Amino acid sequence: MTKKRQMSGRTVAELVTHLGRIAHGEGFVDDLTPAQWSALRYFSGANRFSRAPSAFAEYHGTTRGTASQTIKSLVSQGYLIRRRSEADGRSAHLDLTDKAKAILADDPSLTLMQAAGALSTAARRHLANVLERMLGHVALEHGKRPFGMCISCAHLKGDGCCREGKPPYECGFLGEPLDEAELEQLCVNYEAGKASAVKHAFSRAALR
Amino acid sequence: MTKKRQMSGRTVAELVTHLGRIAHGEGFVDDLTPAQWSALRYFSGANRFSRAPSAFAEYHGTTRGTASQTIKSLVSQGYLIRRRSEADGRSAHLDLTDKAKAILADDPSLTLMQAAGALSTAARRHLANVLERMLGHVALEHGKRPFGMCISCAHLKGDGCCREGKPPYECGFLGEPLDEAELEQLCVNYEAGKASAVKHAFSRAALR
DNA sequence: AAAATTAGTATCGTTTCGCTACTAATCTGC
DNA sequence: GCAGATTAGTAGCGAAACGATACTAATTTT
Repeated sequence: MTKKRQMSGRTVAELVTHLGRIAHGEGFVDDLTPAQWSALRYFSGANRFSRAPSAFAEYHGTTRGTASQTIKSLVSQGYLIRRRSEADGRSAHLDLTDKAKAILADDPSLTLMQAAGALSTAARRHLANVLERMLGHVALEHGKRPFGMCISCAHLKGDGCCREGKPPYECGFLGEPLDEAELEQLCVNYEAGKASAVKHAFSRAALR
Repeated sequence: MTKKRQMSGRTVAELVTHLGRIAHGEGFVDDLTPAQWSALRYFSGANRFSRAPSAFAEYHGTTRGTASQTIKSLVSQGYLIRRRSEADGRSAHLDLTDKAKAILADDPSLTLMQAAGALSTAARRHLANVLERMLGHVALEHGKRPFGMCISCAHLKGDGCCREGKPPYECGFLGEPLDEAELEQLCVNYEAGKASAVKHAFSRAALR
């Protein structure tokens, strides 16, 4: 019984790593290395609180030094623009240039996105949900932050309704207003929440 | 519409690569490098037709040269045993030593397996199924073989019933008999089978 | 104001890995 | 059969990735 569970857990784990590796494998496209592609992808999807070198380092599972190196090369190649943080003089913000946005259309991991896109909407949502839970489990075990979207974050406040002087959404952790487009960006400060919403989406997908 | 589909496909793709990287990240355990752990895992799960350097190279998304190097180090450390193939003088077979089997209990990607194991049986099976489909899609796109288990392979013949002189299962591609334990091992020659067969095999395996 | 913490960078040495070249065994076509 | 092509595996080189350490500068703590 336990053995069987172990067994198919192993199968799933192998599928995940294999899939990740294969999709990531064809890396050296358009003169960018796999690590550089990862960084570009990260800065493309991260929200404004998370577009810093150390956040990327943590996301990418590497050291700040390595991350710094990757970022430096992207800045020198004109894919990222570095900007000092006004709030904290130590921090730096990285933003994508138009050149970067253009080249992301050739992202080598596009086939993986397409493979996911080929699934039914329900299956895809279910999949995202399950993977998110697994990520939470693994991140917790490794003492890392899971990185998730505001849309399913415990810190999210607000209901999208505009009241006078109030933003439609807000991050309860940072006390910062959020607009709708930001809800689906990655954040370092993500904390798993909304168990009910999760379960709801989950059971719905399972019926498919 | 299409944009939204793209969007959440991207989310899923990112989850997969992130999960793979995080779990794989904590790699340098017990004096083995991440690549060596991968190899060990591969040779632990691959069937006897697939335990060759080139098969591992393809699975691991790398070149034969690199794979050869990784394997060499494992052999010299006493984790793998090299054996010449009698059928094909060019080929080599690698088998795990007891030392390797013992160390696999410390597999750094164990947390990922546990995260998968924490799911419900139905969710896990569904997940494996979906990931398998995605892998097929990606592998096809990249011109690589998807590597799967006999249990859901189009080449599998037989129904598990022992008739006189006939093995319970057989690989229709290689014309080789298969025993039950081999049905859940990885094979290079895997080819996606009919969806109905997949479902059947899966539900049967679940009962085991 | 001193000490501790944090963000980021620089540098070094190891490891990984793609690439090319090579050997040896097997397969193909004439 | 036999010459040429193909395939399995290895060797070695150079580039890239990355962990580790050490460092600067800004911020927070006490």
